[in-house]
Amino acid sequence: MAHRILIVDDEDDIREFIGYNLRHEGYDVYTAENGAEALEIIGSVRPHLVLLDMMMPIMDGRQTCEKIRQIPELKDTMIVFLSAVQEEQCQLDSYQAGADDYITKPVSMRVLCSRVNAIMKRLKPVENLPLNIDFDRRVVTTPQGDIPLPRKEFEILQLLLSEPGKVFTREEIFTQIWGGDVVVGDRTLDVHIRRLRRKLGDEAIVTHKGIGFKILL
Amino acid sequence: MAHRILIVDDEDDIREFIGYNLRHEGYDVYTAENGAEALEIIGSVRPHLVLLDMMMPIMDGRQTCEKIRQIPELKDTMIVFLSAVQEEQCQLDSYQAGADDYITKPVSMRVLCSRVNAIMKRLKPVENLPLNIDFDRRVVTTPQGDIPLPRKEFEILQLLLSEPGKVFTREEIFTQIWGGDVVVGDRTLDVHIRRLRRKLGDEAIVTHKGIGFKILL
DNA sequence: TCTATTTTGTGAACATTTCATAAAAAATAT
DNA sequence: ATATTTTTTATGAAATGTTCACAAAATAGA
Repeated sequence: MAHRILIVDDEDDIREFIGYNLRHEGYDVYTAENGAEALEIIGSVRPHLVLLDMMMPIMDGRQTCEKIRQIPELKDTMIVFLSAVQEEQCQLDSYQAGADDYITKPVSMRVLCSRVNAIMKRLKPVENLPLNIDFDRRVVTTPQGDIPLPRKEFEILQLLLSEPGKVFTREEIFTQIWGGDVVVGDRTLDVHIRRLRRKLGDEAIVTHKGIGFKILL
Repeated sequence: MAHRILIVDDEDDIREFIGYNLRHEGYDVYTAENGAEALEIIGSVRPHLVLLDMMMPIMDGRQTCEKIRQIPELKDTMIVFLSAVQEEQCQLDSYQAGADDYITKPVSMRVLCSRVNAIMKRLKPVENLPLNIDFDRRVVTTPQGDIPLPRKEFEILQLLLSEPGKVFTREEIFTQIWGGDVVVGDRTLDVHIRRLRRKLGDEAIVTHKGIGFKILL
């Protein structure tokens, strides 16, 4: 799943142009015409990055930024200003208001994209399932907290989670986890599934009789 | 404990001036005259941010950046270019080389500081770790006093600490510390971990059976 | 519908792998 | 030469992985 970007600018052309290019880079792009509209949709969109034009009617970039920064759930949202104003004071004010970056116009699209990419690469990959695997820390992250898993359980969950919703046949699981040559009893998998369910909740993994298992979407 | 910044610039005045101001902002500042020197000390300093001048003798900013990016333990290090070159291509190349930001000179000190602060506020706070490492003196500082660490122990701790919370596989540790070709017994690592635990307390390092170890966040 | 058959769920026992630890030997540094 | 550091080895402990026996549930066949 892609990172979400909200472009806030009162000029249609610019929104479209930047939007087109950022979509091309693989982002989910949302747009707003002004600060007020941005604040309306930002709660539901929950963008990872907001590209905020400085000069806007009704509510300017700085005010919008301050409003966004007052929303605790959005504290990790990156806010980048786009501004034609080179003045030092304007930049300082923007950072004061909680900006993460300040880009002076005019700027080439390629540079803008590079910059956005540079910011995005530092963000955590997007999560959407209630269940998520942290490969580095080797734990499953859930709303309730982190659960460490032994190797086999981790591998099985990792497989199921590689395509959430897809039913993996028992055979598929055996060859993927144990390898084609290793032979283990046919109840072994059930025991591992059982232990996973103990830790993740019974609903997390669904059985398809005669076929295999899948992780709930 | 403060975030560490490494300033790399061949002009003494600039290093001093920027360094003075960033220290004033509360950072631990280290300096290097050129890319080669930067690469020498970067392993022991392990800065959170590198301010890299573009134009330098011997090794320019871009080359230095690429070298740094080849060091796995430093992948979370932010690299910011300082350059008098406004050319688009130069910026794009820098991002290509792994830069996180590109600041064109001249830039006012206050803007530079704001920008550095904006970057730093997104990093994990450093003071959360129960351990404080003095990379220069190769000791662990605790309320009870300093604990010097022998080379192997220090290197292992340094690796684990490069990404606190991440589980490093035994293999990963072996290749990083001993190198891919050296072969040592499989209990050796455990002994070093044991000695580290003796010195740092048992809770500091967590075992993931079948996988490896991680340092507690 | 009722029963037979297949498939899955489950806990406990068992087997295996992996790790912790001390002690001692080997290698390095001082 | 002596102290320090690193590696090896042996052993017990613990976590993990597997099997098994049987229960429960779903499916198929009459």
